[in-house]
Amino acid sequence: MTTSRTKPERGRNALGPALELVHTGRAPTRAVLTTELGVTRATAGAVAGELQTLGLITVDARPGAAAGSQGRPSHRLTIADDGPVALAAQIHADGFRVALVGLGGRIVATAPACGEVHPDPAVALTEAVAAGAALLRATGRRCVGAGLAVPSAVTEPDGIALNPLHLRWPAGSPVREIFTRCLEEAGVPVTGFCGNDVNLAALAEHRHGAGHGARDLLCVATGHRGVGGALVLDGRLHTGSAGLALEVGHLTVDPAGRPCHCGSRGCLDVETDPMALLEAAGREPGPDGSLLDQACALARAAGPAGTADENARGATRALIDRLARGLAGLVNILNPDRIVLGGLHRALLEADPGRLRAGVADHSLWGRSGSVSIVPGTLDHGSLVGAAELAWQPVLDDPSTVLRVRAAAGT
Amino acid sequence: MTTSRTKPERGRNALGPALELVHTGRAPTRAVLTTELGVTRATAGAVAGELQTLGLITVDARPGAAAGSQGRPSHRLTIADDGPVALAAQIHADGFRVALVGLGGRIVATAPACGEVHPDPAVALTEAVAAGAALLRATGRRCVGAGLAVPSAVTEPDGIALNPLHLRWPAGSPVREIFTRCLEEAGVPVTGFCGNDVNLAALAEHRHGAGHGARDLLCVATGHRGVGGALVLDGRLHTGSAGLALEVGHLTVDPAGRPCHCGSRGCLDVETDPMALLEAAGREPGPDGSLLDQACALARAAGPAGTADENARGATRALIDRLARGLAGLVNILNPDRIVLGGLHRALLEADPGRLRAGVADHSLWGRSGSVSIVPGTLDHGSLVGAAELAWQPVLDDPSTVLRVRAAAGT
DNA sequence: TCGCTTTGTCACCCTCATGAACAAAACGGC
DNA sequence: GCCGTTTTGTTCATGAGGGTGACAAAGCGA
Repeated sequence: MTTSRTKPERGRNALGPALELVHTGRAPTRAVLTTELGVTRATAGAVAGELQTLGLITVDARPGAAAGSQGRPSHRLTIADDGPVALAAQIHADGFRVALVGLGGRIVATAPACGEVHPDPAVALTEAVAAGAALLRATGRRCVGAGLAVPSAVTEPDGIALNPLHLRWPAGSPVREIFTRCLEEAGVPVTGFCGNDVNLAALAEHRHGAGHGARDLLCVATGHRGVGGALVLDGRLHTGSAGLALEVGHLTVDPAGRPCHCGSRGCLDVETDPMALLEAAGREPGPDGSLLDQACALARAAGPAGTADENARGATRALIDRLARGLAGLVNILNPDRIVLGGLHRALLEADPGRLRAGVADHSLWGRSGSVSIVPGTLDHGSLVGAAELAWQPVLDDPSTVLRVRAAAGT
Repeated sequence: MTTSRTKPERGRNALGPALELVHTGRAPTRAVLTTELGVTRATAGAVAGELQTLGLITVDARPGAAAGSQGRPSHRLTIADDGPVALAAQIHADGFRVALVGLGGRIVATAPACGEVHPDPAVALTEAVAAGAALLRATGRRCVGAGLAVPSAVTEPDGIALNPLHLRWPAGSPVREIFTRCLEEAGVPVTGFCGNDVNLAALAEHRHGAGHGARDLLCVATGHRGVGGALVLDGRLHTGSAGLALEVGHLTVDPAGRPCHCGSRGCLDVETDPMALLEAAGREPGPDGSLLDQACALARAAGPAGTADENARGATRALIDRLARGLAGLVNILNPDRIVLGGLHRALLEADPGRLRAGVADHSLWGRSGSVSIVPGTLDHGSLVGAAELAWQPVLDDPSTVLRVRAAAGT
């Protein structure tokens, strides 16, 4: 009796968690995988082998000799250089960006930046997807999925952009549906995902950036226009029951402040965005560089080592104080253990970290006892990497799905 | 060869989820258990049998003939009448309450209410635990654990009450530690758990009350003094990274409002608590009934069918409007799919549901498109039931732990 | 060179849930 | 009243999946 057993393939259930550990850089070796996963060495070995045969990771032939350690050195687990990628796109007020992103949040290839967004979402997304498809053809990589970041609240699970007004797109555009159709037409047969840009940046910061290891991570960022927030709880993006959570732009930070289009006064949105800083400093928006870049430059120059005039310093201080009020309100409600700031808010933090941190502590109820660390974001293109995370998620949940991924279009 | 296998005991891993389904009333029969658990009938049967031998549930001998259904009728799964209980205690500004709570949130026995709380937490908790131990002796029930609800922010995981000021307890009292010591001294050898009263009421409403089935549940309630909030996400209480989340009392709801001890003005806390309503209506606090009861009575009388004067109606409307502002702010940040109101807030909702709901929709950004249902709480003693939930949680996670529970003290 | 420590792998075993067959308990139609 | 039909509950063999313990491998230091 030849017991032709077809391969037991141990460690199937632990496959997803294992890949996530490698993906987020928390499992450099099989030994670490063993402890992090809470399984035996045998299982961890089987899991690593399985991920290797799936073409997602590689195991070093020669173990890297870790200095000062005893015992047999462990082979390093690295993300496969020629593994599959996700197609990621970010649309913002001043243009769009397209890239291929591998596991580990590594940007593998980038299309030339585009500085114009067509007011018809179908046209704009067709352009973006075409750029992505060209990248796939050029690199010959397989594609596991596609993700899109937009500066708008996006409903779940249907993926409708409620207010993509800075793009001059119609409110309520079914962005996910349009995106998926564009992918089909471009011959990229993958699922399309869609999310708010700040939410996705927060996800990316949590997995690969300044939010790494935080339990309750709050992100607040100015984009090119307005303010957005996001929350990552236990590694999962909290988008609320309908995807509309963390609409923080309309927290009141100055009851006597300027009127906001929402009908209230002194909202975080109008008090701490790029335009607010330029106006407060008595500057006109200059011709070169985006509004965001100009405001960031001004805030940085207002730091201790900076060269700004007293006007700019005063305006920056005022914005820091209002941001502190807004963050304190959020701390009282969400009690995060880390806050990552992006865009102009990041520049404000870097201009005077002490003032912002003290302001938040003063205005939050448990400022003294609760300990929240406030840090700047570290990713250059967080929204882009986060969009890729959406596309990667099904693979992280069940790595064997990569087997269903066909070769890139055009090969 | 007598293969003396010690009983295979199938369905061990699904035991916890199964008990939770019965506990929350979502699995009345084995057939439902099968579908809800996503397992086969064989497994569901084994699981039910195991829970039965653990003494947690009972299976009807005679199947209840469901009207109008085909096929063999299913036996009903009910919570065992003589099963173990949790010791639950709630301390509030005007006294404390102690009860034994079985699975399903059913209050099995209650100690006579006490109207005084000793300013030394150790003394007060000794009294409360003594009342609980007496109940255990009187009923002869086994005890799986003990839970305590206090009107204060409670840190996690150490269980320190940061501001139990309405109890005249010292700020920073290590309540969980004291509670555990009292249990030991009273001869109740179980673990003690501790939480904020509104948080626990929210948990109870989610599992057994008006919050049942909600994905993202927000609870806001006035206690006897002040305002508290709580959030239940995917069935788990969100208490933030340090247990200090949902400190909603100091949201600004009226920039020109009365000063609050927090240094700001027009906080939800001082604008919508019982005292605020009485003052706005031009009433002095009467001698009989707690402040909370008097305020609730006034609000109810101000409803459409009520008998209140114009002063009371105007004051009630004003409070409803301010509450609506506060809730809208929370909706913008948290995007819950349901809001459960308790205490005076519940009375305000019931006085004029339309006004409150419209107010929230008007002030929230997605009021029209997002759909949040706002409902009154349905549990009489939510905090007490919620405190019991804390004690039950280890059993819900792994029902076999009840085997380690010893008989009640004094038998 | 020999211990010592840690990593990786193999053969065997144990747990748990599945799937299929069978039995049980209702209902409806004739 | 008897017979299909439907749904529920149980029994038993099977298989997936991970644990266990022994052994080999690969470094370090004496």
